[in-house]
Amino acid sequence: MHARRNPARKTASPALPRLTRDTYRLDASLLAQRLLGQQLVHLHEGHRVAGIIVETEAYLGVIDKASHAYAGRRTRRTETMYADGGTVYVFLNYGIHNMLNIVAGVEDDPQAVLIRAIEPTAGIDQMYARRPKAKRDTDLCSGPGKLGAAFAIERSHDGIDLVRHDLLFIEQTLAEPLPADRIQVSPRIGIAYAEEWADAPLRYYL
DNA sequence: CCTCTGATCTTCT
DNA sequence: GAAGATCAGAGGG
Repeated sequence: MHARRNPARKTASPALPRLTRDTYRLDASLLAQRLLGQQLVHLHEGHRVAGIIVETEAYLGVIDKASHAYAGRRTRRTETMYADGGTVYVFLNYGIHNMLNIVAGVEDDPQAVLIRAIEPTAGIDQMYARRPKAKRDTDLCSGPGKLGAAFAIERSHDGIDLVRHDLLFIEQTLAEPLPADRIQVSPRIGIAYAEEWADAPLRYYL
């Protein structure tokens, strides 16, 4: 029988603090920037899978034509966007990809941040097992669909609370928020249909 | 390097 | 019925 190890003890360093509710309740554009450089962790099937968030996009909610919650659309799919900041919003895109989002802002203000890319730090073998097409480490999580697969994110994760959940959370790896001059900004990807919102500078990356 | 296209399926109109 | 907050592979420069 394989030894039963506590995944949290696999690293030599002490456990990092998690991001707090106050941070998640920031507006999506601020949260999207604050998440850069922090570490997403998923304890899954006895393994610790983790990586540094390096690319995000903000979806501003009811005013944003690119947002699922534009004009207050509240459907079965978008319901979790109306939850409190720090809630996970997962949706299936193109019938294939599970997209990981973090709800931003307060309850009933349906903003969200899409996690678009991550730099793997732990559980690399597990990631390759779930992404057989990947040829090098940089292929593992270099896109929202890829990172969803690599981190074993499924729609069953929709609605969980990152502040309290045992297995899925974000560790605060930066003592201070990144200075603005370290963050790159561009329009969001794949939302050409969003008219005047298509060019809004709401994609952030390192 | 680039552009183009098929895959795949849930959700909402 | 149609449309996606995408990916990977093919083909051409």
